[in-house]
Amino acid sequence: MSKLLHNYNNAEPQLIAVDCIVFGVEDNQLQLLIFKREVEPLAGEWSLLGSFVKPNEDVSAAAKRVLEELSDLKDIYMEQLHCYGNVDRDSGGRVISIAYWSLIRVNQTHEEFHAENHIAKWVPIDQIPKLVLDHGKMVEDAIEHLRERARFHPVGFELLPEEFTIPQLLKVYEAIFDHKIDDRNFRKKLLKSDLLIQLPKKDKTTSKKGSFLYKFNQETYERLLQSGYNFEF
Amino acid sequence: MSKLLHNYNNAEPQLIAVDCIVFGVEDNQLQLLIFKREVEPLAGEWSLLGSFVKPNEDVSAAAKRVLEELSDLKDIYMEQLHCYGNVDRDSGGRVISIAYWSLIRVNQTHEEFHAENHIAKWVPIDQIPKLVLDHGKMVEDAIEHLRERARFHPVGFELLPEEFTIPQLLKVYEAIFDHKIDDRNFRKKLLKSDLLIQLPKKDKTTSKKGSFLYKFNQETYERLLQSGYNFEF
DNA sequence: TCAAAAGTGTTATTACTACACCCATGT
DNA sequence: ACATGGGTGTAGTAATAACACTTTTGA
Repeated sequence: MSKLLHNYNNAEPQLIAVDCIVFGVEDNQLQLLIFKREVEPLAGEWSLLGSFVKPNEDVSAAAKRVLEELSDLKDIYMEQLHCYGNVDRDSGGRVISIAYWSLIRVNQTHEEFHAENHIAKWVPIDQIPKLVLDHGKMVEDAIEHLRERARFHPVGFELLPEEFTIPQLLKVYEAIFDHKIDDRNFRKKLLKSDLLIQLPKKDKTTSKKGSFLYKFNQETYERLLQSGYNFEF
Repeated sequence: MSKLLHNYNNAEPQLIAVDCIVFGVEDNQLQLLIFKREVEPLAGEWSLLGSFVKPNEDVSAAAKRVLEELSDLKDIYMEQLHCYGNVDRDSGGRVISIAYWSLIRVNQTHEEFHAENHIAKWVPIDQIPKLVLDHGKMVEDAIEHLRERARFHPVGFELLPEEFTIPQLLKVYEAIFDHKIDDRNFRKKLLKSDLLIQLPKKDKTTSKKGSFLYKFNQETYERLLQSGYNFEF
């Protein structure tokens, strides 16, 4: 039915790809997952991981497929970033790319990432090498978007295991916003917000005293969403 | 070069469209520009205005083309909203659509909108009729995005002529956020922010006393952007 | 006992909310 | 003179920012 609405007669089909920007936190730093082809051609070139969208596949499903082929992680936080559609963005021909970004809990399981014919590597976001095509621009946009989003949405929690300590969370937010955060004010605001549920156990891996484990309070969050809670610290 | 990176062999081209969500403020209400086909088939169905993306055309250029074909407005505020890519979103076949949203200064010139074979019409956003395909969902998303964006970016000014009064601006923000705003607090915050430059003249079209005309201070805005100025009222 | 990380309170400043009356002018 | 919309100030409350010491415990 929409053929005439859109004037199908003049339409020419084009190649559509997805590219995934994957963030994680390791060594108290915000890191990006990048890939280097091991085999010719393009051996040695760094890029994001992507794929063409199949004719019978939702665009978002293509992005999920790329991530799932990468590791066996489930329930990955993933969002569409932007459609990159300049004619000359891909030197190999006209390819429109829909970029997705995701957050991965690196510390939790420390799984291996394996992409066929690619070496996967985490790099701190201030040490990203030159990437192919417009992937550098995509990453730049994704970082900006992540920071913007983190101001009003609890993305910090997506980068940590389900049970985490306040010092861990603090370091995640320091990594995202790239500045030191006053830890007394951080605690005060968080604890007052009722966004954390304290668990009756401690994590002693990073200190002798040990620090309390918490989990995220989804109900409180949904309440705060309405009122525009500010996650900046 | 990217042919092998992306594995071009398995790739099949697909149809790509753009659809435009156009907002304006009229009668102190946030309004949406929608279109009804006058001729068969699909006569009487309301929709957004869209077009297919040409092979030698940037996606953003396609969106601009759609807007420019609509009226002779220049320098329209336009942003990409989202890529809608579900397989079955278009009942006429697989079409991936990139939605763009824009803000138009309606009051200023009150120009006519003319789309070939379509009747253009402004409708208040709480009275939008059923739209074809997933256009209703696009509009929903665009409204949410506009409100989100308006909290930290001066989108209110995009909906008014270059010279405007504080009462006008207040009404625009009331329309966007859909609630009454205290006018003393609104003025106080705006005037303190240095975002407005007062002009040595008054607009007397709406009152006998007349109210001062202002223009937007771009320099102040760019300074405030860094520090995360909050445009909520 | 000491090193290393966890945890705790107060004060000053700034932003936000609520609220009611006078002003200027054209008719 | 009066009706209409434009303009102004204050006080209470809430959020934010700056800042230094004590606690716990494994080695």
